[in-house]
Amino acid sequence: MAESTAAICWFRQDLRLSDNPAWYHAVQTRKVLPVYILDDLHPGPWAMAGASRWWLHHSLQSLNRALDGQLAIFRGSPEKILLHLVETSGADHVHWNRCYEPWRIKRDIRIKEQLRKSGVRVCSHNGSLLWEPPDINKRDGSPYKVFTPFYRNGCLQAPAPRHPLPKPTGATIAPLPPESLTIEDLGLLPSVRWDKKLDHHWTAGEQAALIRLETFLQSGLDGYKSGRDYPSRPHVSRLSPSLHFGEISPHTAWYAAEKSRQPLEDIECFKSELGWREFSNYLLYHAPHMPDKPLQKKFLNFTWNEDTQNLERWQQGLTGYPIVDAGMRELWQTGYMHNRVRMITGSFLVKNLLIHWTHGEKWFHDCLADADLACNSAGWQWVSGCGVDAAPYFRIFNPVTQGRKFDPDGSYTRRFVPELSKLPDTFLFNPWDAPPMTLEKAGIVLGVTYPYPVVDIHLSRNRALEAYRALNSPGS
DNA sequence: TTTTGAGTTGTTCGA
DNA sequence: GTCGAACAACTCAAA
Repeated sequence: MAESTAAICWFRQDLRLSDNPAWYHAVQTRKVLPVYILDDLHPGPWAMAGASRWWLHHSLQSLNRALDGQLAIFRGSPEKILLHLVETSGADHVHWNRCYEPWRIKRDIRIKEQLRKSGVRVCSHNGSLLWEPPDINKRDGSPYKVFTPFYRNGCLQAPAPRHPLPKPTGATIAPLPPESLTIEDLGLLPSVRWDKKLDHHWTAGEQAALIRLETFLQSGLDGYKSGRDYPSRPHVSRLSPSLHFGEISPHTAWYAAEKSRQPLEDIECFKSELGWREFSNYLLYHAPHMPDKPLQKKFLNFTWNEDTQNLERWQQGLTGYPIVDAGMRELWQTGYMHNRVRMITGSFLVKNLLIHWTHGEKWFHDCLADADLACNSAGWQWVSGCGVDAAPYFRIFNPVTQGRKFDPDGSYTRRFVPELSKLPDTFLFNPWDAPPMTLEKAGIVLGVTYPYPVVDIHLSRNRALEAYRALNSPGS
């Protein structure tokens, strides 16, 4: 190892040391300066928000500990900071793992060019997708638009994802630059400490992610295929925030599931969910406007309801539909929402309230610890029916039916809507139908302790069907 | 080029 | 209570 040469490893959405191609290659031949730069010069609706910033704060702390406190921290323009660090450290290589959000792609191309001009070799790696978007195309070279062929014919027929790389041992870490900030300096935690509640639900960082994966493989994966639909059952991996921040790679999860001794159908189902993450990133790569514009043009003509009062009730979990309110409160309290309930609450906002899907997308983005531009926008386009491979317009979730079906003993709903906890199962999802005596016994006064429904479920369903139907017959 | 089969996650109604 | 059909038509993917 040449004494005088150094490499910079620029950590971004890959806050881990295991199976981290950039880190793995950076430490091979040189002493390495590990760097994180908070680039919040990109305001606008998709700037990193509350719960994500909380997660990032703790994840950086974890990474810094794993690096014996040697992680250099900066805030500002990565371009300027990296050029400065190259100069002061004498680094002749910069390594990073690729990101796929449109603004990051543009930025990274620019930075790569700048660094090259300064005589630095830039090595970018694939750290966060099983298959990178340009690698998956139809025979005619154009991108897929439907999940099933994308996954089956595109991904599964392509070369298999790489096996996870080991965590390198014996890395030589360059001294911490004196101008490095502390993680606290980044100001990721809110001044009003609402974030304390998240501590009860999550541990950020690589170690915690690996433990969560292991727990899932041992006690959640068996029965995943059917159990993943029930929000009170432990059959989801809860890896989404860790995958977003790269505390764990999808490769690690993929091969660990494959090696587990659990039923094949559950393993395949879990892998295909990782496939959906790939598909979302793929769609965003090919349609950079996906977060803001419907993929189906005809939806530009759709008339949405600009009802801010109902939007606020939805956000606060006060719609009067218990399963919807449970989901929205889970989101607010824990920075997470179970996948089944994301669909129910999403369908309710878009179809029953006829509120523009971007309002829901924005709220989720602000509240989710796993807020991911690709996954979030693809999900909202799917539930709204305006994506390319989307739910049919007549698929409108009934919050009463969904609650009874997927929270049959009501434990999820009672946990997050405790004011209904004494209501018997029969009326838990439709308290307005309960006899006065039943309500009284349960200590509920509708309109006082729990709201009446904000809309009638059948009327609003028919209104949505009509509005969506009209899109298909523009003449009428 | 044409044809054919298929497409994450639902609800309601009527037999 | 259970089951199948209707809810629409379109676009995509692949042969």
